Amino acid sequence: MEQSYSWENWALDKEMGEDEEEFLRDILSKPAFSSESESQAPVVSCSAKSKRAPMTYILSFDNSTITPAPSSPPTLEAQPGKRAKRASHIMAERKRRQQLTQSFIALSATIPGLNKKDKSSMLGKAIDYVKQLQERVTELEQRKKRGKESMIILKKSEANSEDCCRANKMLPDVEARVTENEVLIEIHCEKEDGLELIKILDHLENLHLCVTASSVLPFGNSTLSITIIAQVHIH
Amino acid sequence: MEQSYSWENWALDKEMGEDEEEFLRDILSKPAFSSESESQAPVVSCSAKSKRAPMTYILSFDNSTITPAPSSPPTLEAQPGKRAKRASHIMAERKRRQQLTQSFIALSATIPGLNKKDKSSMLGKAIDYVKQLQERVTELEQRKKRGKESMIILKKSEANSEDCCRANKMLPDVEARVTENEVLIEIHCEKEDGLELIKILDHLENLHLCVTASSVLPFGNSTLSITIIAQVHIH
DNA sequence: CTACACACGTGAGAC
DNA sequence: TGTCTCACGTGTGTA
Repeated sequence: MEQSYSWENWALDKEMGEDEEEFLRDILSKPAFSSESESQAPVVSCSAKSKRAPMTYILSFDNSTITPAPSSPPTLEAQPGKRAKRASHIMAERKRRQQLTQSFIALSATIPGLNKKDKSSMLGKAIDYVKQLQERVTELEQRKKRGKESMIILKKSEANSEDCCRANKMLPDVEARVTENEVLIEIHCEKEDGLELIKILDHLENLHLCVTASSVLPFGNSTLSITIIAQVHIH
Repeated sequence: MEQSYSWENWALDKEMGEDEEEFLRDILSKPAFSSESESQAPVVSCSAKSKRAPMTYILSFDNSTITPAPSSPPTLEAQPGKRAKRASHIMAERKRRQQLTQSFIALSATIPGLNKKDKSSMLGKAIDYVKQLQERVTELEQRKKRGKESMIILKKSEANSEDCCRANKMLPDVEARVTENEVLIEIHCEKEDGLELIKILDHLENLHLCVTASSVLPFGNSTLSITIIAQVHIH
């Protein structure tokens, strides 16, 4: 039993070729991270493009590069092309890995409730956040759509002359006041194609209303305030 | 030169202990994915908790598990506790890895413009999407805030304006809507002395509002519909 | 002590 | 051809 020690550290006292050792020196000459990057603040200070890694990395690099490398291909000497290939491959993979972790910490910076955790949990929380965010966006956009549709619905209800009380709950986009022979209509709508007044006047003509005064005022960047006064024809 | 072959496949014809070979059989007995998981639909069919992996995996598993394992600790026999530890470690790491990729494809399912790409690009696109979504949400919420502020201002003007409440024979209506730098005011009042507009403009001047458009339309015999758009001064 | 998570090096495939 | 990405097994540190 001359091999009584455990096998985990088999590579420590294993003989290796001089060129292989030199190759490992070359690889180690540019470490993935600097030596003093332990126990930094893991939360902030990173906005999508920082070069440093603020998370508390395990940094088992200085050992892992030496020990687990399968330097055991026996009697591999020479082959410098292969060696350069291997080195570039190692460096490329190292770069890819560290820019992936960089993207992860950028994600943790953009998403508010995402502090230190595993990457899988970070992704899961990010997915939940995205879903909740799109849900909120669709809800708000539907509320905005309600405003637009209320005008059309109220015009239809005017044509049917049934319910005027439906749209006066949420947003008073259309208001109408009638006297015995006149009607005052106020409309707030989004500025769309510049044909809003023509459409409205066409509707009023179908309703046998004779327009006597009108005012179209722009409000904000995309809103119109339209006021129309028309005479009611009585047969 | 009895070692003329390349060193990459050094492990293929390397002798190994019988228990080690058996250990590799045990590891291989539960592969990471089933054998027929090649060329499935990579886009959909995954919503945050699916068990199968729909991406087209490279599946270089059956070779990689055999070849790069450092089976070269020479004459490692027995030590079943160590072997079980190693197997559980391998399985745990495998599970962790595959649930991380699962989270990645779940992310690609939740984010609309995210199809096949590298993981770093996926994360970058996800971050951009999240930022754009947050921006949209804040914009829409500010819109909603504007609506509520308009109602607040309306109630305040109703409470403070004794001018319009003085002649409350029918309904002296005042409505206001504000954006970030503009205000739209609509007033319905009785036609009294022909100085209504001057009074209102004087009030607005005291409020540091710069009128940019106005419309005064007669409605009926004794009613006015006044619409005013003014710029808000921000100090 | 067990379990978990991470970074590492490495071979294989895709473009 | 070379470059890029990926899954794998492994060592190591932390809870």
